[in-house]
Amino acid sequence: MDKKEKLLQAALKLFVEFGFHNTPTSKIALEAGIANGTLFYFFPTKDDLVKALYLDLKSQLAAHTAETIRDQTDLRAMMQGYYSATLTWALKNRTAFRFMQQFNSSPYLHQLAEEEMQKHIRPLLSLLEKGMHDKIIKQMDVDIIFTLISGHTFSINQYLVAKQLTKPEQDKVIHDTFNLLWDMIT
Amino acid sequence: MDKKEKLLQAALKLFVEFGFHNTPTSKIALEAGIANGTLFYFFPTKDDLVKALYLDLKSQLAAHTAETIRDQTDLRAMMQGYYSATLTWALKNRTAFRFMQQFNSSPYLHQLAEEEMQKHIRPLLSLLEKGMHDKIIKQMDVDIIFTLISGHTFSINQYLVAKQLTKPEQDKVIHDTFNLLWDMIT
DNA sequence: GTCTATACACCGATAGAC
DNA sequence: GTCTATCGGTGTATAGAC
Repeated sequence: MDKKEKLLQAALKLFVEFGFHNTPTSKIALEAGIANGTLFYFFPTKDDLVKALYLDLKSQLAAHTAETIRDQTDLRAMMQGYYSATLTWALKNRTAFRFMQQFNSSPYLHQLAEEEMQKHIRPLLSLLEKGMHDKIIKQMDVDIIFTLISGHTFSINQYLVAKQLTKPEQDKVIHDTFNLLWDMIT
Repeated sequence: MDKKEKLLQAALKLFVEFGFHNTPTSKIALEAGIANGTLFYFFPTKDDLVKALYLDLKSQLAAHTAETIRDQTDLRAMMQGYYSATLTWALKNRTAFRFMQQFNSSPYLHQLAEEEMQKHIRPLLSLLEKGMHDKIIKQMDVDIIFTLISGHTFSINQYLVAKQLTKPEQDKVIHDTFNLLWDMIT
């Protein structure tokens, strides 16, 4: 693993534990086993590091969901793939998901270009539009449907993280709550 | 308005714009029209100010929802009251709601006593348990139902804030999405 | 590319007068 | 209670050697 990767990993761990602030760059470098000044060779400012980390994790998640639904053609199966892929990724990468939440509701978010924000949600939006056109999904503003799905996913993740469930129990929750969601939007 | 109130208000405004960090106490005092040192007379530390602000806003919201559903007896009407009261409060107090989101997904949250966290959600939880006992609400873990309601409310707020809707349009969205929610949990 | 050493600005908190 | 003045600690970022 190269030093850049090490820095991102160290930053993630510390940011989630202490917050963006209360995490000096010196601690990040220390945790990564890298000299203080070297951090600024890879990331010109601390803000750049924070944003790079966010974008990196977002790409990882997107890659994982895309991979999961690759072979699906049916809309319901695709949506379910999206849903469970997101949740299993979130469970496997809890600190990553927590960091993304934290970032999402911070003023940092507005520092990112609109384009970079849209890039990863575009596929899901297209899926919804198609489903609506085919009269499978309720005829509502597609943004409402989208926001409902996000909120649902987000909150079930909170639940799964809070409870200590076995893998089969987790799968059952994911399965059952997807049905609730699907019934709501169709 | 007393100085303490002025400080809370100034802090709210600046925290939402710049984040907890990137908002020095000096700026807060300046915005409140109060001397730097005086801030520490009211709040021993900056953290105390942050936490006090959160608790204060949470109480305001709770008071508003409680007031709204006071005369309701029917479960559905009470739930709808809760839902729309929360959303209208959030729309009227956007910065307040944004701050609470920010706080909720920050490490600060863990510094608050469990008791203080539970205090305001207890009434809603009781309502749900009663509804489940009366077989109105689906027989699931009550925490799932609760988290679903929170997530739903949260995400519809995001939607309402993002879109620029007229009051009647807002009311329609709130009405329609409550029906979706209610159908999902009953 | 990576390190050490350090500049220097900034901020939370205190002291003490009124 | 409120102000002014200030200190000590800390953190981002740079300089410069290797």
